[in-house]
Amino acid sequence: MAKKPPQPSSDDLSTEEKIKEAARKVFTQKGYAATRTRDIAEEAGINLALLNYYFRSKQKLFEQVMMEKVQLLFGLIAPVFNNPETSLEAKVEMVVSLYIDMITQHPDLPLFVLSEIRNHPDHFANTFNVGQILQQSSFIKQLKERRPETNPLHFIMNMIGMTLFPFIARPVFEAIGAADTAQFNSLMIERKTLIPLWTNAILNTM
Amino acid sequence: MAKKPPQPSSDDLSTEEKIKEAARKVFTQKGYAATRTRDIAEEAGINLALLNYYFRSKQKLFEQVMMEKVQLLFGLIAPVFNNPETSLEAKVEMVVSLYIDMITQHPDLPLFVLSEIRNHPDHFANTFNVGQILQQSSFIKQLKERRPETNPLHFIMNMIGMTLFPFIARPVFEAIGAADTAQFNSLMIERKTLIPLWTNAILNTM
DNA sequence: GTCTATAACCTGATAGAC
DNA sequence: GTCTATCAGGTTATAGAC
Repeated sequence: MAKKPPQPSSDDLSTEEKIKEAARKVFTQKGYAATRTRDIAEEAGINLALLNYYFRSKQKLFEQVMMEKVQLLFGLIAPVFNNPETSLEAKVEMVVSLYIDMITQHPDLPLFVLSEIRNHPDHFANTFNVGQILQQSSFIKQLKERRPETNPLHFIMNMIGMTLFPFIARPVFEAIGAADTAQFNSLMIERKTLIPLWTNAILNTM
Repeated sequence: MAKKPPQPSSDDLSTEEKIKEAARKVFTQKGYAATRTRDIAEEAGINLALLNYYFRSKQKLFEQVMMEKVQLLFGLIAPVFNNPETSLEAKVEMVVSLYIDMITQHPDLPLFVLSEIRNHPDHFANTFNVGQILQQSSFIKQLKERRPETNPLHFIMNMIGMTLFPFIARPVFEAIGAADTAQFNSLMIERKTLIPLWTNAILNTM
């Protein structure tokens, strides 16, 4: 059923990929509802009809982009959490560092994904079963061993919150002049080494 | 120019207030772009034309709601940050506790406000000058005294991130079955006393 | 595969009766 | 002040020529 467009030429992209790339950009910047298919077509430099030719509908195109983005945001931590060979401390260092590097490249990712999941939580729950994977992960086991009295969710909220929240609140920090883009990125590089220190201190306080 | 509708009767609300209340609910749940004026009218139990009669346009109604919500989110911390009589530790306890109490009552507030600020950062910066207030606050001064080597933004990101991020990511926690609403609220009550302990540990590690 | 033109629908806003 | 009916404009999606 799926049409195969011509392969990408030496330096340019196929039409299908141009549309998808434009969709990634516009959807993550403005969200599903505020995005018009015309915006995507214009950004891709193609005609509006081609969008429906390749992807049938705005909704279907969005689902492909959304799936990729969820994969990007949650797929990153799954292998780290599930690796039984590494220590708790090593896992924290890995997750924090990988997240900060990746999201520096895709700054809109967290706010976009969390907003859209909020609007369609059931669809998200049905499509991905992150739940079971997380609950049985080596990371959770190690947390329970270290601090049996404390709900491991607290630690997850702290670690991920300290890592992702700055990106989510970044528009505020920049709007109020607390940090421009260069200063912000520099702060986030510092945080790659600082957050693991802080989470260790938290672990000892739990 | 502004019309004065009849005062609210004994237990019911005036039409204007019914519309505004419905707008608060629908806008914060779905965001500006995904909200249709018909949704608000239906939620308010009134006719669509009345919305324009009282508020002229969707945009104007939204701005009123948005202003309230920004005030709710940022107005809460300003007096605490600026109070020179209280210690750093006391300020942290206050901010964390006030935020958790307030946002438990308005769970959609952070994601809504941060999303909409992201879409119109300039409008936010022009309307509210949170920046100067923050920079000169007693809280920032105390942080610089305590840890002159460290950018005080790090501590702010940690404290606010640990407090607000759980609410922002709450749809994920619930969708993956990590915590239902009751468990989540219970965790957040625990965090009112835990986060100040953790931020103290972080201060000593900086 | 790509385009132009247009159909079919939806949404914000208003006119006008009551 | 509140309603019904409707307009004007915009949006998604498709038909059909090339």
